[in-house]
Amino acid sequence: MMDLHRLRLLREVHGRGTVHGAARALGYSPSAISQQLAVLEREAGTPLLERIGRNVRLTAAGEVLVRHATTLLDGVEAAEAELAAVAAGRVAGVVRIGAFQSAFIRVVAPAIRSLAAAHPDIRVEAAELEVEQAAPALRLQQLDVMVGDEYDGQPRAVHTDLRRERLLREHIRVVLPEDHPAAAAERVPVANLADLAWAACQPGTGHREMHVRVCRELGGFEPDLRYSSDDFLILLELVRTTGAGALLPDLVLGQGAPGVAVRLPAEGDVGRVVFLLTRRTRTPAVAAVADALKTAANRAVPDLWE
Amino acid sequence: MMDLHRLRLLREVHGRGTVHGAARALGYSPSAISQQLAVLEREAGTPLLERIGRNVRLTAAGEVLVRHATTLLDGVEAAEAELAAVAAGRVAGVVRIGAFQSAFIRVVAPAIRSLAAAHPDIRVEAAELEVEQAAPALRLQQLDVMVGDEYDGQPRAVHTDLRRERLLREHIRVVLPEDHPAAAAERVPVANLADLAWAACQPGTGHREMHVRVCRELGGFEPDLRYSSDDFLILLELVRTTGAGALLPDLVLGQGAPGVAVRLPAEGDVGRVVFLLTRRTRTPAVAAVADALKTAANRAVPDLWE
DNA sequence: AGCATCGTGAAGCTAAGCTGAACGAATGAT
DNA sequence: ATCATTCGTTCAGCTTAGCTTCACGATGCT
Repeated sequence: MMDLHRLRLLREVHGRGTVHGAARALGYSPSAISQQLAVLEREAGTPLLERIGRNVRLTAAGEVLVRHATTLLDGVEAAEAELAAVAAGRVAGVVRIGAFQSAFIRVVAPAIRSLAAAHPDIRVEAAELEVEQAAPALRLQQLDVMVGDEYDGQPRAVHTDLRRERLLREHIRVVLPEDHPAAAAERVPVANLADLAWAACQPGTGHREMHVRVCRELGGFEPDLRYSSDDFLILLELVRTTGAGALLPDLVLGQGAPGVAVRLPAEGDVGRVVFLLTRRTRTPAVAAVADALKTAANRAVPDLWE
Repeated sequence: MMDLHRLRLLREVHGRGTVHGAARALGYSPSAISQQLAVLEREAGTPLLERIGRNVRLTAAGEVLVRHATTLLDGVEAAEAELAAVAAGRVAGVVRIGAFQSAFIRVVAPAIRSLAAAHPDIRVEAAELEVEQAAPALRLQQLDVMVGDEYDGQPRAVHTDLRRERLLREHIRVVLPEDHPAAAAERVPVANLADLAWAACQPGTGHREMHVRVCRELGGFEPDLRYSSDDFLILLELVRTTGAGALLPDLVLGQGAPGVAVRLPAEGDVGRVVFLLTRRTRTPAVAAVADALKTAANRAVPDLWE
């Protein structure tokens, strides 16, 4: 099996361009380097260096190997750093989080902030991502934590080798232009909104499906879905500017949405559950991130937590 | 520096749960394993194993280390595989491509197909991505090739440490409902389309900017931008179903778009350049992918290639 | 031409890393 | 309860990987 020490020598020779330079930098004699590289070439079964004048240069195979060498050596460094942190009793590691937009802003971002203070040795990487893409990525170790959502009555299938934990449940609100007549009341009968133009997510999404279901079951009409975007903030903007209505969860509305009226539907309660997904076996770092997400979720909608 | 060989022993012990088992599996005496693990613990500065009954189990630190060990050992395996392929005169490696939607379908997908035949040792990973996100990802080695676009008159800044190569130039077409009166002529005067509702990408995107510019400069009017989506296929669908118009590049239209009329603007020529971005130093594998993308781009719009 | 500097090979030494035997601890059978 | 078995660890001893030193031929600068 390939030896890391030899790879380190190869990398040094690549970086300095000369065997003597590498030897000086690493505190060896040039002969030692030369011998080790000869062994490496024998193992590789192909020349890695070529003499160019009185110096050496890497061959194509050498370049390939040195590229892998740097990633491997970086990996060793990361391993040592994490090990040192763990040995000192701290929780460490790299954790990759995926989340949909509104959870990203209201839950993940605050969680990252508090994690930076509580667990400085955890490196958090986060990306906006849809739930559908998450399961394979989780299983392939490309992702460690996914924050997903699920509307009442539209449960998502979860693979048994993944662990699911509920973060919060929020209410779906009717968002209307401020001057809409129905906005006068505290709770708005959905049935009164049959003539409204609506903004919702693209067809095929959970939100769109929820929207249609709410209009049918609570309002008894087929909604005029005129504007589509998967970006909730754009939907909100569409309400403000075009006079359309929207059905948006609390997380999107945050502390308050200026320029629009936010009401609860009069006929019933529709909600959305936000949950997190991890692999069954959690490293301490992943567990710490999951905890941070839970407390951040609590703070995001404290009045809605049941 | 941490030694891979010792890590391999640790992983084996973790997998089998017993020192003897690991020794048998690897062809060593139990004593050898025990001694090496003792050295590893001394290097780590913390216990990695704990005796549990007459067996051993990894401590938390041991788990951390074994997790890194597996990724490192996998990396070594990948290095050896690529090296073997390169030594045999073939081009190998992992290449990650990013591309925007239409290029993804018309250029990247065919290129992947031909690469699978020409260079079976190249593993291509591809993701839909916007150009703006590409530059940092390229520099961080998270991405190897990006396929981006640029509308005439709206050049994109490119960092000097990245290499840019032109793939193709395509024309922007006026896409109308089939029954629209202006669709009768071969070339459509944009000025005649002032009353049309339009579908375009979200504000802030290059496409949106191009759309407004074309209407102003060629047509002399301010467009009624009624529908927005960053998904070109949705824009096309909006034309088909809502009777709106759109300005779409050739790649989106592909071989032909049923149910809509595709025309050139009468007043002038507007185009979009599709290019690829890589780091300045290309590995052979990246070079091969770049070549494949170029030929695929040629085939995608042969009549438009200048 | 002369000299410094390069990479490499041979000889020799140190220590890393293996084996095998011996030992205490834990488990299961009798 | 007791004995045999199996576990992990330790110690002595040996092999060899990997280092240094020295020597040599090749290359480039002055």
